[in-house]
Order: sequence, then C-alpha cells, then structure tokens
Amino acid sequence: MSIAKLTCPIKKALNAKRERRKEARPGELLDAALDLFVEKGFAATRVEEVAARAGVSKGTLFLYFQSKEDLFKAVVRENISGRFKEWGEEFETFEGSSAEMVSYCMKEWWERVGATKASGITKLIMSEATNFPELAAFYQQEVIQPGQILIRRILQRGIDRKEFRPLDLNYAVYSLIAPMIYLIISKHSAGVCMPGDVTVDPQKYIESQVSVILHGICTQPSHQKQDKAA
Amino acid sequence: MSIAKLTCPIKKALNAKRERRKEARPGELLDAALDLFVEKGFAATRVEEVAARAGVSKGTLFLYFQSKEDLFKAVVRENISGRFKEWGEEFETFEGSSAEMVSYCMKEWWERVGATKASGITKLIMSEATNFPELAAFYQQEVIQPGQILIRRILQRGIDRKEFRPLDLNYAVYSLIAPMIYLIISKHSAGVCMPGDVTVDPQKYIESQVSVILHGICTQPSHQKQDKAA
DNA sequence: GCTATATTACTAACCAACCAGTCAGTAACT
DNA sequence: AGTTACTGACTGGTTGGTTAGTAATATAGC
Repeated sequence: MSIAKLTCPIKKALNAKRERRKEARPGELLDAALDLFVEKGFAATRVEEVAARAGVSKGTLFLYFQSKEDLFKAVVRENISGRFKEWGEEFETFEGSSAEMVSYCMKEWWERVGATKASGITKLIMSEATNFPELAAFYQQEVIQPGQILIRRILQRGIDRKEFRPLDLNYAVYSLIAPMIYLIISKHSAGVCMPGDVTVDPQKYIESQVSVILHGICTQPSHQKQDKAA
Repeated sequence: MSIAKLTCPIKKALNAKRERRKEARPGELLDAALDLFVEKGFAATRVEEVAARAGVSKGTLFLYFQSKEDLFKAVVRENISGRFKEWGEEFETFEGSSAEMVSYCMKEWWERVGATKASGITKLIMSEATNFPELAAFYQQEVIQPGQILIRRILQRGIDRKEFRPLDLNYAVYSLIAPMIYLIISKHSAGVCMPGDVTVDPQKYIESQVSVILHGICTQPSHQKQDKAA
C-alpha cells in the first residue's frame, strides 16, 4: 500500500550517504542515550532523538535494542555496573586509618562517579523509580546494594579497629550516603537545591561534610587529623 | 458540526446528577492534584485524572486553573508556602540550647513536613526541575530560599553562643539539609534508596543523623547531651 | 575487472495510543 | 427567561514501536 510515498527521490542529497557499520552502532547509540537520559530523564527522552544523535534512524535503534527500557538497562550496565569489583579490591589493600579511608573514598567517589555523567543516572532513578518500577528494581540490585555493602565494610573496619565509636550500621551508612546523593541531586537539578547566588564548590562541600562526619563518628580527635591542606 | 454526537441521551443514568458547587471545586481539585502529583510526578500526571478524582470533567478544571503549571503552583502555595512565618516565630521564642534546637527542628520537621504528602512535592521538584525550569524557579524562590535562611539562623545562633565550633555556613547548612532531603527521596522512591529487607525507621534515622551531626559541630560534648530517652 | 545475484544494515512512512487545552452546547440554579 | 457552572467531543500535536521497502556490501560467475 502507498508505494509511491515510500521513497522521496528528491531528498536531502547532501550527507545522505547511508553507511553500514554494524559494529559501531550499539556503542554510539549507548553514548547518545546516556547523554539524553541524563539531560532529560527517562520518560522525557525520545528514542527518535537518541537515534538522531547517534546518526541513525529510529528504526535502526530498535534493531539493536528491543525497547526503550532495554536501551536504558544497557546504558546502566555499560556505565555503572562492574565498577564495584575494582572498588572492593581497593578496599582490601588500603593502608591508612579508617578516617583517612572515609575521606579518601568520598573524594575519589566524587571524581570517578559524582562529577561524571554516570551520576545523572542515579538521579534519574531516584526521580522516576515510582513510574518505572522495573527499572528501579534493576538499579537497586545492580548498583545500590553493592554500594551499600561497600560502605558498611568501611564503617565496620573503623569500628573493629576502635577508630570509630560503636554505630548502628543500618543507620550510620546514611551519614555517608545522604550527603553524596544530595550533591548529585543538586548537580542535576538546575540549582533548585543550592541557590545560584552562593556558588557551592563540590570539593569544599565534601570536605565540610567529611569533617562533620568524622568529628561525629571518631572515638578520638586524633583519629581524624588527616589532610588539613587541600 | 456533528450535532448528533454531542449528547448521549442514554448516558449513565445513575449518579449522573450534575452539581454546581463553585466554592468547593478549587479546593477539591487542589486536593486531588496534590495526591496525583505526589504519586506520579508532574509530567506523568494527567489533568483529566485530576479532574476525575475531584469528581468533575477536564473542562471544569481549566475553568478554575489556566494551565497544568498554574494548577501546580496553586498546590505549592496551598500546601507549603506560608509555613515559614510560623517557623520563624518558633525560632525567636525557643529557649533551650542550640543542640536541642537542632534536634527539635529536625524531628518536628519530619512530623510536620517530611512525613506528610507535602514532602512529595519537594521530591517532585528535584526530579523534574530540569524539564520544567519555570516551576523550579518558582519553588526555589517560594520554598528553598526561606528554608535555607532559617537553617542558617539556627547554626549562627549556636556559633554566636559558642555552642557550635566556627563553621562555614555556606557549606554547613547542607549537613542538616542533605539527610532530610535524602529521607524524603527515599520515602518517595519505592525503596530504591533504602533496601527493602532492612526496614529503616525515619525517627531512628533522624536520631542517628542528629547524633553524628551534633558530635560533629558542637564545641563540647556537654552541649549535646540532650534527650537520650526517645 | 565487470556484471549479476544474494544478503542484510538501514530507512522512513505508518499506526495506535496518548494528552493539554478549547468550545459549542447543556442543565442547574436564580 | 436569563445567567452561568459544567460537560465531553474535538483539535492539534506527540511518541513508542512496526514494517515494507531501499541501498550498501559481499560473493559468484565470466
């Protein structure tokens, strides 16, 4: 039906070269999807726009990913999952005090995750969890749980060594998590969290948080006398 | 055009009584809108569903509110703005130590705001700020700024009285704000933030946070020796 | 090297469903 | 008989996903 319409012989003659690059397409689509998901969220991102940014048509996208949700999961796997193995290993080999460890982890986390596009995915999940429960469950299992386990191990180490006072880990983990998540939300919420007239520097923010937390959980002040110069 | 279709004489004869209640409509619509905005977010909420829950047709909603955004702003004004006057007055008349004040404020905030539907609006704004910049600006001005100012005053009071050590207020405010916002996000994110297998009690969460924070900012332990029994 | 044929990566028109906002028309009040 | 609160069909626009059809490449035969 409607054969005549199917091809537009006039067309944009320039750059209309149709390329075949089966290998490169998935990666390019994932890059484009990450950008757009972070920028606009899951629901508000149009698959056609993802395809356009990757330089292909919408049809091609559905050739490589079964659905929009499938595309999203692939983005998560590509950009976030799999980092925890590396972090766990770093935990094992860390040499300093537990206070130094907390400080180191929070600063490194910012550099390696918080400051990157990947953090936008975390914010997206918090935002749209209720509307897309399947994605939420996926992320919970793939990212949140491993992350919490790692943080518990750090605190447990400090308690075992008597560097931190006894803490209920079920709640104390959030003393580290909450400020980090808040920083992410701030970064991706167009200045709603932090007023634009007072510029907040992430590094200083983290230093301030770490300082309060360490004062709050260490047994002796001496334990947290690390880096004053930063 | 198409006059015949315009009325269906058969119709659902039962409960099809058309009522005229000009006074009650706006309030009922605002209640319904609050529920649905909190439950599904701004973009995902359908104005027709809001109207249906309020027991009127979509057309009636647009009789009372110019647009969906206008409806949202009305919800914010109805449920959140205007509380700060009352809070400011409480600040003036508070008698205890600043540590007690911090503890009192955070617990009261949970009861009066965090635990109510109103907190869903805060989460919604964080989530959709980038997609609806006008709403974000509105909320920033109407809610966030007054809130931050109040928190600064509390911390400044502690510093002035030498109960808290000297703090850079531009960053220290977030030691109080971040855990509260994180609690809100958790509450409205279908268990993504806090794993379902470990039940987290908001009261205990706040106690834990307050404990760490006060250990972290007080000059002497004696200053924060308030309520052990809770 | 050149043409014919087969394969498949890719495209874009299309569909069905959805939705904010409008307005001609209806019925409940005065 | 007039006023107006209220309705619901309609418009114009959007979007996830499908599929018939197109063109770039590979291979074979000469």
